[in-house]
Amino acid sequence: LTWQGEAIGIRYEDAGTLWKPRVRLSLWSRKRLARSFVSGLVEELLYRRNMHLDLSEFYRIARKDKALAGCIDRLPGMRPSNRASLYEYLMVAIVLQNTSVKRSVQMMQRMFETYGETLVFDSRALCAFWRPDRLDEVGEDELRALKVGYRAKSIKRVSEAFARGVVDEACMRQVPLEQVRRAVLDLYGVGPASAGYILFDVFHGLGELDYLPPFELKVLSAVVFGTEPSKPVAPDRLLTFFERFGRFKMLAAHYLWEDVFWRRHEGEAAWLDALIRL
DNA sequence: CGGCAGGTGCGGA
DNA sequence: TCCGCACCTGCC
Repeated sequence: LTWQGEAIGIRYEDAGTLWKPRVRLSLWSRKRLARSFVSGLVEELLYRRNMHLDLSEFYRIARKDKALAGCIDRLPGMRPSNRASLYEYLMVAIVLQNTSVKRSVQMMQRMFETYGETLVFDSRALCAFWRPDRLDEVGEDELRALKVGYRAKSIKRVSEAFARGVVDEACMRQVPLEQVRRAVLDLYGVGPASAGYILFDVFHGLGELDYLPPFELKVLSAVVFGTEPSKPVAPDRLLTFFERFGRFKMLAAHYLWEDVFWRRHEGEAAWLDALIRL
């Protein structure tokens, strides 16, 4: 992670129990870190990882639904957790657009290799993001050579906006979500799908669900209504279903989503494989 | 080898 | 506001 221009290696360890959760944090850095730097970083991580989120109200509402109750039992305490800054998340969101997971991974990999910074710590090597101004100065054709396709234009334009300092993430956390939505939609290459992810993952808008892209529709329709993955219900029908979770609409969808992917990981829900095309 | 994939901007109705 | 269309690339 890059925080205030410093590249930091981070290890999280489970150091508690379900009822007394604790996370032990280890940090690696080139320079000795000031106490104030570390406390600022910890505060940021607490925010990004949604550590302060109290799920009890959501659980009270969601337990009324049988499918959600099952998810809560299997994933108690689970919360949306984001590791990226707004800028970094935007880079991922753009790379995910209108393509397969496999290609998104390739695009991200090539951008990390070319512009990222590899950090070796804790006996592993991980890549940190580049700074926005680094991509602001490269040509669109140079980016296209990394096989990102027409997304090169969005990557450049978003990087330019951040390099010019016209987007202030800290400030956006303080304003109403509708204002944040308009601000991110103003960025070139951000549409309803990307804005939805950002409002939920980056700005913790737990009720942000008013658009379902094709892949999400197929998976959630199968989970909620038991449809064939290739024959999902109409988006509006699914959106209506989630209305019952009120200000936790997207969190409910997130629970169903994480649960089915976790079950796939455990060898169940094999029908997902055909959809994913890794 | 055309169609399509975890969308979006744009022009025109 | 809504709709149709083009768009990089790689795999089926």
